[in-house]
Amino acid sequence: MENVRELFQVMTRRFGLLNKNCCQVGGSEVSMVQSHILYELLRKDNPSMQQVAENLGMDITTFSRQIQNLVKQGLVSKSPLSNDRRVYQLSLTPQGNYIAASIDAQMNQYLAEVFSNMSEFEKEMVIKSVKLLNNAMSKSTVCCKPLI
Amino acid sequence: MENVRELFQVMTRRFGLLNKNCCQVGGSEVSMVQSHILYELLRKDNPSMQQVAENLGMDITTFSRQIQNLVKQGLVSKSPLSNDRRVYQLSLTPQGNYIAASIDAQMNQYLAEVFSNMSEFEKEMVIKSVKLLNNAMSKSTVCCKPLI
DNA sequence: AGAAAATACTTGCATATTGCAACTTTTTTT
DNA sequence: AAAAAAAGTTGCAATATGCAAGTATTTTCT
Repeated sequence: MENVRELFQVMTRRFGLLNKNCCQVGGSEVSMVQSHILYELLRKDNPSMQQVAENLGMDITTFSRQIQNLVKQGLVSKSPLSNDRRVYQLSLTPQGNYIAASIDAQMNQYLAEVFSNMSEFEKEMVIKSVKLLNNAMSKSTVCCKPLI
Repeated sequence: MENVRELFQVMTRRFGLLNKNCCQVGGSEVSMVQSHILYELLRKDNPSMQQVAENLGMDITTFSRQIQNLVKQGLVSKSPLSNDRRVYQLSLTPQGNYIAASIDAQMNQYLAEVFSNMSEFEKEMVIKSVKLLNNAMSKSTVCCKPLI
């Protein structure tokens, strides 16, 4: 059998590079980590700090500081939950939303370009495979905790 | 159509977490970046600094320092090329080789566990898809330079 | 009700990582 | 023989990281 790890290692590295490309929108310069955070906030509805940090597999203290920066940059807003004032709800500001959406659009465009190098059939297969893989990894006992 | 980026983002994140798990072998603690470097050295035959740095998409100065650490830790050896003494050939020491091979084995074991959650047919499809994807990304004009 | 424990998040601190600019050394070009 | 190029290395300043210990709030336990 072929070396499976090799395949995945290369793929992951490539995808990492792809992601790196996406991190400058207009004037703003966004780090890779910040881009991941914005991505989460774009999809989740007013999550707490812990929820997002856990989803990203980040240490909560590092995350806390990253959020402080994003708030300072005017991309994220943080407001205490009225029920439980220990918890902060995170959301994107309009500017943060614009940037996150731009990055998302750019990534999708890049992916479309990648897929343009395959047939429609292959594309369907690849997408199906990634879904399968995500599903299988989520079931794994050994890997990928903290779970997404 | 489903959100393709979402799928890839999640997959990449999970694979990143998977990789993180692999970075302690026996007593030695190896960082993620170091593990990527060891991986390259395990496969390539006496590459130069630039070659590896480029393959990994790393800045050469950062790479230089990472190699210094690995040499200090006794995992990598660095010897000037006789033809051209500007160039250094990199290779794994026996201990470095042991660690790189251990990480590789562990990763392959993790992957096997992930694949155990699918049918043989699905597994074949997924592997084929990753190959396709790597191939398509290598053809892309927009992404993934420095090329691997 | 009131003390103790738990939870959510933040800060101190020490360490590691990063990348640009400028450097050394060696080789190639002119 | 001088100039340019190439391969690596350092200075430095900015940033990221994670553990331990902190604050503030809520829950649990008598």
